[in-house]
Amino acid sequence: MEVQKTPKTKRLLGTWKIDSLLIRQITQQASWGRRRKFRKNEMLYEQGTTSTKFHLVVDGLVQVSIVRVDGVEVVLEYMGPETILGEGAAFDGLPKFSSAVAVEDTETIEFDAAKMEAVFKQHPEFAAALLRVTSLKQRVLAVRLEHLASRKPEGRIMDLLHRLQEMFAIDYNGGRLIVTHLTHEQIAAMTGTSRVTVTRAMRSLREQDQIDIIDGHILVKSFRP
Amino acid sequence: MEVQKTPKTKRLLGTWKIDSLLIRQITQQASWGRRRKFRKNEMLYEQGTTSTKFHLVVDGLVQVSIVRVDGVEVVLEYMGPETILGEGAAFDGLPKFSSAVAVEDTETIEFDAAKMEAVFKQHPEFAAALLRVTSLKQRVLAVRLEHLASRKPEGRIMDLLHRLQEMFAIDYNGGRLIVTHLTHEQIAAMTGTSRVTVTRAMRSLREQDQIDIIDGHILVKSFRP
DNA sequence: TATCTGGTGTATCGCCAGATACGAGGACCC
DNA sequence: GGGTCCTCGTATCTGGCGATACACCAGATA
Repeated sequence: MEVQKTPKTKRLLGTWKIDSLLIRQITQQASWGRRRKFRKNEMLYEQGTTSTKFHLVVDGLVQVSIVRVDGVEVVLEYMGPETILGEGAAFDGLPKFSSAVAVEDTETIEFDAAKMEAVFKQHPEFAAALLRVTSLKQRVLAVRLEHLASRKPEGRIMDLLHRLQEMFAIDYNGGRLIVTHLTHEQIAAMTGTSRVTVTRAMRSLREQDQIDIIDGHILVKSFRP
Repeated sequence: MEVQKTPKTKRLLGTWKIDSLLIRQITQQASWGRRRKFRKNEMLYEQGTTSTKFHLVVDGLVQVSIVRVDGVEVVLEYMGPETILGEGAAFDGLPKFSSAVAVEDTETIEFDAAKMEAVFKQHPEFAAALLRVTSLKQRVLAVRLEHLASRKPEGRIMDLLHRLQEMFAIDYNGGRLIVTHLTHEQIAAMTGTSRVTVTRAMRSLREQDQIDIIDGHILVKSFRP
């Protein structure tokens, strides 16, 4: 059996994805939004501010994170193309609970939640699509919470890897190779652990034969249910 | 200044609340749903099953929890009257990520997400109301995650207390007295800590003058922002 | 009154994650 | 070539949380 070539890119592509059909339904309503461009390091919105705007990322990469009172930054997601962000606080009308910063030059379509009722009337399927998006986010948050409630860093990290593996991986020699690249530091910020602990946990997971490292990319070995 | 009487009830009323206006909007569409009754300990839905049904609690109390693979039960919320549950998995169509059990005899209105598009067409404000609900849940989950990412139990517990204090508290002598009652065991299950740690943390918080215990109820002392 | 039960306060012990520090290897720049 | 920065590996030490066990108390039951 021929072994596939390892992917060339070591770029971080994102940690979130929505199925394309759903995105297409939303993109169809692009005329209700407005095209926007953000330079690298520019903020899309800031924690604590209030705004009914939300974004559909067309191109680029955005980091969504919460800064805790003690100064520690908890990264929620890296949102790549075909993702929606900011809709949470846009619809409940309360201050943004997270900040969004463009990690690269980014292009989005900006919608205004306050004007959506008119769209819903004409396109109820748009409302349904948005509900699916918020529901999916709810699910991912709940699952992350489930694992964060555990004090074992290995579990927290495997949880993240499994999600990435479902979204951004290609089949590869008895496992799934995660194409998108995260540093240990970034994994730590997403799992609420320290950088050193991530390194330790990764070694332990490798020894347990749960994962492998191929040319800098993480291979999640397929496992028995 | 007269001191108010301490509340008589030590019952658990719930850990979640939605503003009444929003609930009224949803209740108005009750004709699209169907009345259901559940006995104590009966399940509304079970983790892993698929269903497009979701519930508006009219009366009673429901525990929503996730059972982790290692067998530990993580309690997400206790949902009392005027709350909505199950809408996450109902709208994204994937298996329920949590289980819901009636802690008392409970009455709900059951809606079917699959039939909602028709309602949205006639009542776009219903779609907006549901989006507000899912957005609020997203927010609460994100904030809980923010605190769970910390390894310090005190922070996790204060986070929960602050939420309860906002939802279920009365002003009382320079603080807010939480009316709803949680045992240390329940707090532990909601914060991903152990029962002993909750007791320890509560003592520490009392010594730091952040909280107080009045007749078995927790008083969250008002603090400087 | 005696008993039982569930909630709470605490002590002891072991382990493990965080903090900190340092070194090795790459990538990039000049 | 030499410098700088970033990432990853690893060692040491320490604090604190989980596990476990037990005691105390209040309310319920009889």
